[in-house]
Amino acid sequence: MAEKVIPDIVVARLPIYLRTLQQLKAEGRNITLSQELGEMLGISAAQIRKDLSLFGEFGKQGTGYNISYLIDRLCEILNVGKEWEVAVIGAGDIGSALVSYQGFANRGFRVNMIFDKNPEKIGTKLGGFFVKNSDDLVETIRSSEIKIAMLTVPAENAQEVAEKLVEAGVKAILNYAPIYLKLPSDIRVQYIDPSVHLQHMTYYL
Amino acid sequence: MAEKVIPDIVVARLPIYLRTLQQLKAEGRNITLSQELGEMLGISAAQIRKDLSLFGEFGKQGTGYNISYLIDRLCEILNVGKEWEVAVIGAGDIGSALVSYQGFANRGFRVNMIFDKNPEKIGTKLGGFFVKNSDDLVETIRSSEIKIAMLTVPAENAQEVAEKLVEAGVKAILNYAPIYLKLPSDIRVQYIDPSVHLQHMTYYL
DNA sequence: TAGATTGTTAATCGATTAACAATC
DNA sequence: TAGATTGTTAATCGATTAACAATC
Repeated sequence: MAEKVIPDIVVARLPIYLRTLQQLKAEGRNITLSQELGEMLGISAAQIRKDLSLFGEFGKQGTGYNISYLIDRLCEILNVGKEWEVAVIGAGDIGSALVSYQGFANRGFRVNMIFDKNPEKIGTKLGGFFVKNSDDLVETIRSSEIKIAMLTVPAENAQEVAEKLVEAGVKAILNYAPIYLKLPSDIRVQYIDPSVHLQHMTYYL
Repeated sequence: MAEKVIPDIVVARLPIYLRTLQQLKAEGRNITLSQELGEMLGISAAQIRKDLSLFGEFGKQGTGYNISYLIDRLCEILNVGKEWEVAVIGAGDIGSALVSYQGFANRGFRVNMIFDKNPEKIGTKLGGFFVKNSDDLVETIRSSEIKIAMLTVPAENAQEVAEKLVEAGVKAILNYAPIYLKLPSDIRVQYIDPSVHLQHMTYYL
């Protein structure tokens, strides 16, 4: 049987659904409706039902969706049942914020180490971790379980460091450097560039 | 004559084109081709030409695009010819990183003030700014030129603070709080949630 | 059963691509 | 002029929506 291919744009919405369901659960709720979720997210109820139906039948006609059950299913689908260990590359302001960031708790991630190439930063303590030497990046990450990295080095070095991450076995990179990374097609990359997001909005102002 | 409506997904790509052109310019280049841009960005040349053609004829057949000229046109289109003053709300780790962030330079933005509600933080200095009291947010921003804010408060307070920003005349919000904001339809919002971006990738791992 | 909401179909809507005429 | 690349068209591809049958 051919595996159903899920559009990437649907995959992109699942974490939003999950986050919202966890929020409802934290409020003590047990059941929600596609309509309620839609209103909480500015998305049509039809789209939410269609997205979820690509993965299975998670709701009950006439009743809605059991929140805890749907959370469990989405965690399975997104592979966040366990916690992924994550490396931060670059111990600047963004890197520092990420090692201390509380928002990874219960979302499937835990920062595990941080690297920098600046000798003045190597060995200093940041958010509970000693900053490691970038020269040891490949070796250290390769001998760890880490498959995910967050890249916060300057744009000039980002491509080079990204290639070292791939060499070390990293499969997913959250890239804060303002540059497109050319990497093998099996490596996933997501981009965060505040200026790009802001310029997207100033178009309309 | 009816104004042509530009798809939002096209608008989203323009800042990426602009960033890449500025990179080429910094390397001393004068001319580029849709094909080259496409290769630098993992986007088809046809799409780049089509996107740009929605706004005018910026290239020259047989030659390509003049980089400086195209940069100027994109800055005009995206309204980043002048520098926008931006407020940061929340003086936690992310807010701190944003006030010191070097990546706004030459991209059309300058952080101008930062707010927090914690009395221990109010009045302390952060990245060259004294942290202001959130209680004064509406008044202070309303009497400024600020139309853009970056929101880095906890999810529980984000909706409430966002409404105060709207009251103060803010028209665009870059939201780092992990929650969807329900705001009037003329207010633009962009979302940055590292956990969401990471979960988007773990689906494929 | 009656009422309600999901799951799913088919139609609509929108975005991307390939191909080539226009033109520098 | 010959060669090259843009701008643009039309076809293809993909995503969203409305509507309703299925079913709890």
